[in-house]
This record gives sequence, C-alpha cells and structure tokens, in this order.
Amino acid sequence: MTSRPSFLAAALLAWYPRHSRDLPWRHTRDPYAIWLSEIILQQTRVAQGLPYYETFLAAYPTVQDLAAAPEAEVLRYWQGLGYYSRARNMHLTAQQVVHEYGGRFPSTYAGLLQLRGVGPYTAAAIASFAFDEAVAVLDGNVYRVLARIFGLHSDIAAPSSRKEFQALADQHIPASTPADFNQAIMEFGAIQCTPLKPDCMFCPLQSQCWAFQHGQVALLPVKSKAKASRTRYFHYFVLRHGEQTYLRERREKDIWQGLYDFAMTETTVAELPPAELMRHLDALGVRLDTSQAAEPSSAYRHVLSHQKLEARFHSLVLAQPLPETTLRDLGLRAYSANEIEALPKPKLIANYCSQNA
DNA sequence: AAACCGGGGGA
DNA sequence: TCCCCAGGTTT
Repeated sequence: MTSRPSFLAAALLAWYPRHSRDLPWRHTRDPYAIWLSEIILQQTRVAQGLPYYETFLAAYPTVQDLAAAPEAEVLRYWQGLGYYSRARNMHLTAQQVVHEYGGRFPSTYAGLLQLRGVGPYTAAAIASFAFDEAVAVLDGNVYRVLARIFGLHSDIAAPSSRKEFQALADQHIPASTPADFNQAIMEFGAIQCTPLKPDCMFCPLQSQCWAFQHGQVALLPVKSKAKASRTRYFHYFVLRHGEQTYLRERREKDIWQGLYDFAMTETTVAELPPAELMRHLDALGVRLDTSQAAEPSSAYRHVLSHQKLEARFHSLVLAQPLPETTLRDLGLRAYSANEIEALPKPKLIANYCSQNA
C-alpha cells in the first residue's frame, strides 16, 4: 500500500465500471454471502459457479441455516462442482462461526485466515469486499496481470514467488477503494488480460505494459507444467436386490471423500481378470449360481486434474440380500432409487445412474 | 516444495 | 490435447 497514486490503480478503476459483469455477489456486503461466493469460485469459472451460488443462498439464506444442515445435504447441493473438501470445510466453518463466533464472521484479514477453507486469497477477498480492508487479492488473474504489466518472470506455480507478487499488489492497492481495486484487477484479468489472445489492442495499459512493449505477452506469466496424471481402473459392482441398490460412503483418504458410490475394486491395468472378479464377488457374498450377472458396461472415462479414471460397471441382480457381514465390512447400505437421487455422488456415478435408471 | 483434491470449457 | 479457472490443505 502506498500513498502515491498508482498508475495501475487509476487505469483499472477507470476501466472497471465500463466493463464489469453484473454478478450477484457484487450487490451485497454480507460477509456470509461473500464468503459463500468465494469458496464456490475457488478454481472455478464464474459461469460454472453462478448457479451453485444461487442454489446455496436459496437453500441456506444465513450461516445458521448452513450450519444446521446435514453434511450429506450440503455435499448433494455441491455435487458436480468438484474439490469436495471445499464443501466439507465450508460446512465446518459455518458451524464454527455460529457456535464459536456468535454467528458473525471475523472482520479482519488475520481473523478470516483462521477459518477452515479460507486461505490468503479468500481472506483478502472477504476482508476487502465486506470490510474495506486494504489487502490485495492474489488469484490466477492477478498473477497474470502483474506478470505482464511488470515483466515478472518468476514461476507462478512456485510457492516462493507468491511473496513477490503479493508485495507488488499490496503496493498498488489504494487504501481508499480496496474493494474496487481487487474486483477490478480480477475482472481485468478475466475479460481483457486473458490467458490466450488478450485484447491488447484496446488495452488502457498498453503503453505501460512491459510484456506488450517487449512482445512477450504470450510468454507471461511463466508457469511450470504439472506432472502427468496417472490412470486408475475402477471396477464397480452395482448390486441390486428387489428395488434396492447397495451403495457406500467413501471415507478413505482418496478422491471423493464423503460422496457415495458402489462396492468396487481397483486395478492398475484395464482388465479385471475373471478369477479376480470371481474372488471379489465371493468376498461380497454374492452367489453367482442364483444371481444374474450382466457383462460389464463399456468404459466410462472420467478425467480429474491429476488422475484419469476408467470405470466399468458390473450390474448384478441378487437373488437374496447381501449378508450383514458384507454390509458391515464394506460400509454398504441398501437404498431406493429416490434415496440414491438424494445422495451426494461423484459426477461419474451420477452419470452412470442417470443412464441406467 | 511438492502432492493432492473435480469438473468444465475453450482453442 | 492442453491449459486454465475468484485456491486450500496436507505431507
């Protein structure tokens, strides 16, 4: 923060009112609504997060409503957004705010940073938008804008470069209008200074942009590539008896914690050898001599940022219910179709269910 | 510092 | 395909 006028702040604050999108969370100063929007928008495009924001605010108008909700219900509303720890942490934080903070969110950057799921970006966003604290947000947009304007070549994927960018942003945020500056620089990155094909021809900062002046716009920001993702092969057992289907909650330390799927086994190669299949069915207590087994489904491919999944579904109609020991050992429970619809499920499972209803 | 954690959309 | 998205937590 500086008392001298920043050319960057002046340009962005002039640009912002003429180009900004009309987004619902920009019409409120309610820290709860702002917090909700920021959690949803982490690593998520505005267009994808927008309907979820409306849904959550309608279902849970206050932090008390959210705190009182069952976790599975919160996860069900979150279904399809990904990074489900955001929803679990959000739920925990709502309960903490209600029970330990008297229902009021902390009003400072440092205070907000104590909340689960609230890191430097989100704390800065809430502190500035709801409480006018002059702390600069640093998100993917801001990294890109700063790297180009100032010609910073530090690897933005490296945690160590955060301090450099944060210092620069803090240096330019005006004490008088921190909220507008933060909104403006992110919006500028999202609309004008985009990752590909930025609109440099009509950019108000063209003459002061290091990258443009040096013909390096396409080279900045510098970002090291993530390592290649691995492929996992899931073999699901969709066990049915009468109108009931067996599912379980994923509790292990893996993807999709807190979501529901079917009994399954995993291999590192595409095929599940018939002997292995028989062994697993036997372990499940499935009597193949009396039950009907269909050929496994074709592969459902599902791509995560760090894993490629290939899933096949073995549909089995059981002549008798699964033994209690199997239910206990695997955490399985029988659900009706309506109950399954209400369970939070990974997109992959939701897709399968909608195609095989 | 590096790994882990989803899903969608644009080129 | 590859990249990026209003990042945070864990190891």
